[in-house]
Amino acid sequence: MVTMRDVAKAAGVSTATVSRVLNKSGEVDQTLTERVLRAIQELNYRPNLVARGLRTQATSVVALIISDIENPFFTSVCRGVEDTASRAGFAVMVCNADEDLGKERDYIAMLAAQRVAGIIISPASAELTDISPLQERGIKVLALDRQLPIPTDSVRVDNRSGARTATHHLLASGARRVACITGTHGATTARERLTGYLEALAVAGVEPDPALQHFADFKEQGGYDAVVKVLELADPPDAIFVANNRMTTGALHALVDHGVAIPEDVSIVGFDELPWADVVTPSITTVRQPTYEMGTAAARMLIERIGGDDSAPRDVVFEPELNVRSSSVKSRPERKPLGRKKAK
Amino acid sequence: MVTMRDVAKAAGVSTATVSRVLNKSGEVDQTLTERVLRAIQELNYRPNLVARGLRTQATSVVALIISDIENPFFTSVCRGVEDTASRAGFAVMVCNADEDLGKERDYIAMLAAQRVAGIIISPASAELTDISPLQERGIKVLALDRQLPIPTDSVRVDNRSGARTATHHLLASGARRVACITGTHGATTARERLTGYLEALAVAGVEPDPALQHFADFKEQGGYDAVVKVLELADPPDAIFVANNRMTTGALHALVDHGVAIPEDVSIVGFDELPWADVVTPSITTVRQPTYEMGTAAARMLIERIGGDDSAPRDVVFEPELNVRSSSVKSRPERKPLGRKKAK
DNA sequence: TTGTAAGCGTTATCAA
DNA sequence: TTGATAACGCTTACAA
Repeated sequence: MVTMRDVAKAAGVSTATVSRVLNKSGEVDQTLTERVLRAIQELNYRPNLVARGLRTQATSVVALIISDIENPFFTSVCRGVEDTASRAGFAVMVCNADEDLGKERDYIAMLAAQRVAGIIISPASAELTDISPLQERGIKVLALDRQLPIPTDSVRVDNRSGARTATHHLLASGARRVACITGTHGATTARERLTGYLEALAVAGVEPDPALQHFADFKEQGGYDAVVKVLELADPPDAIFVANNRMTTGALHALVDHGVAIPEDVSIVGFDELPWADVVTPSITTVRQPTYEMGTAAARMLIERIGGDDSAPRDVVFEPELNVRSSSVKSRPERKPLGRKKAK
Repeated sequence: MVTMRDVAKAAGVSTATVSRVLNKSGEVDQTLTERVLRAIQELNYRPNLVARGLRTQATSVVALIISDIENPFFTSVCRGVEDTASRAGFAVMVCNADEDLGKERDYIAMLAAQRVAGIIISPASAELTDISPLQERGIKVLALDRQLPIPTDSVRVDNRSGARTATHHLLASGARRVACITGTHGATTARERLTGYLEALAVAGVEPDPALQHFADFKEQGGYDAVVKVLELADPPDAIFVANNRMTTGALHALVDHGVAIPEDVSIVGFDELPWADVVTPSITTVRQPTYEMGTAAARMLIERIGGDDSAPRDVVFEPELNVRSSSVKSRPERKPLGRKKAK
C-alpha cells in the first residue's frame, strides 16, 4: 500500500506539496511538481478515496436506489443517469432495494454513512420511505418515478394522463369492459395509473367495476394471476390495461395459456415500452415513458444541486406517449405496420 | 453531524467505550452499555462508515461490475448476488461498465480506493481488463460470465456446449445452412459460442461458411444488422443461432420486418432465456443459463474468500439447457406446448 | 472494566 | 512557494 507519505519521501517534499499537486490547489514550483508526478508514476500511487472522503466530507459518487433491477424501465433510466453523471466526473452506484422497506433503509443508511454526494431514489413507499439520514448530512436527494412525503426534486411521468389515454384508446377501439391491473398499493405510480383509468371510464360514462381492478406486485407473476382472476369472472373483461411492463408480460402469458384471442376476445395495452412489442403477433400497444431522458434529466438536476444550487425543489413531469399497435384495436383488423427498417 | 465523541460525552464515557458497545468487542458494564445506547438513540447517532473503513481498512460492501445493465442476464445474476450477499450482511453496489474499458478502469480504481471487501466482475475484455489495483490492496475478485487473464475464482456456463447443442438441434430439425451471430470479439463468451457452433457443424459434416458468421455488439441493433446482412446473401441461411438475448430480439425484428416466416423459411435459436419466449408465436427456442443460481454461487464464493479462504482459485461451470420451442422446428409443425399454468 | 492516546491517509491552516 | 501540524471520526493497544 503506497501512501502520500511514500510519494512525498520519494520526491523529497512534504505531503502537503503532494496534495497540492494532486488537487491543483495552490501554486507549486514547476520542478517540484515534476518530481512529485514522477514519484507518483514510479510508485504507482493511487490516492485513497476513503481518507479523502473522511477529510473533505464529500465524495464524487452518486447513488441510485431503485426498486427493481430486473425491470427494464429502471435499467434504462440507469443508463441515462450514468451517461450524464460519468460525463460530469461522478461514479454511479446502483442499489436494488427490491420494493423492500428494510433493504431500502439499510441502503440509505449505508450511503449516508459513505457520504455519497447525492442520491436518486425510486422510493419503495410514498409514506414510509425515510430519507432523513440523508438530509441530515446535507446529501442531495432526487425522487425518481415516484414522489416522497417531503418536497424534494423529482422526475416522473404524468401517470394519470398516460393511463387515461390508454384506457380511452381501448374504449374508443371497441372495448366495453376494461380491466385495470395496477401495481403495489404503496407506490404512487400504481395509484395514479388506476386513477387515470377511472377518469377515462368516467369521461366515457362507463360504470367502474371493482372486480375488474387489481393491485398486483409489478412483476410477471402478479400480472399473470390478476388476469386469471378477471378471466374467471362471470362477466369477464374484453380489454385490459396493465400498469407496467413486467406485469404486461405476465398478463400476455395468462391470455396465451388460456387460449384467449388478442385483440378479438380481449384487447390489451401495457404501460412501459417493451423491446419486443413489435416482434410478437399481434404487436403490443404500449404507453411509452421516455426512460433514458428521465435518467439524464434526473442526473443533471442532482448534479446542479450538488454544485450548490439551492433554489426551490423542482418537479419535472414528462409526458408519456401512446404507441398504438395491434393488440388493442378490435374494430378494424390492423395490418402489421410496414416500413420499419431499424430495430428498437 | 453527531459523532462518537458526542455520544461519549452525553453518556459520560469515553469514545472507546462507545466503540466497544457498538462493535460488541470487549466487556462493557451493563449500566454503561445502557447509557451509551440511550445516548445513541437520543442523539440519533449513526457511525461514520468512511472513518471506520479508514481505520479498519475494510468495508462490508461488495461490488458488481457488469458490462450491460440493460441485459436481463446480468440483472438476473444481480438478484442472485444480492440475495446471498445481503443475507450475509454485505451491501451490494452495482456498476455498469458498459463494455467500455475506460469506464471499467475508472470503476475498478474507485472501488479499490473505496476499499470494498470484494468484487464480482464481468470483464469487458479477457486480455485488457486490469484488476491489479484490486489485487494490490488484497481485494477479492471473482470473474463472472467471462474469464480473466490471471487465474481467479470464476463462475460461468459452458458456452461451447450450449452453442453446440443449439446448433446441433437446428441441424437435426431440418436446417441445412445455419448462420451464427455472436458477440464482440473481446468477449470470451462470444468466441466460445462461435466455437461451439463450429464444432456442431463439424460433427454434422457441414462446411462452415464465413459469410454466415458475424460478430455483433451483444445488443438489439447488432443482431438486427447482422440478420439483414445474411438475408441479403445470394445463398441465405435457413436457420440462425444468435449468441445472446438482446441480439435475438433484434434478429427477430429483422426477420419480421423482412417478412421471413419462422421457422418455415428461417428457424432460430437464441442464447439466454427470454421472459416472453412463450408469449410470441412461434414461441422461441432458447439456451437457458441458470442466471440466478450463478449469482448466488458467485456471491457465496466471494464471501468465503473475504472470510479468509485462500485455497486455489476455483472455476465453477454451469451447464446451460436447451429449451426447445417452436421457432426452431422445421420438420413437424409443433403444437403450442400445453399445460403451462404459471407465468415465468 | 474503563480511559488514554496513537494512528488510518488525506486536506487545510498556519508559519516560515 | 513550501512544510509542520492539526484535524476528519473511528478502532485498538496499552495503561490504569
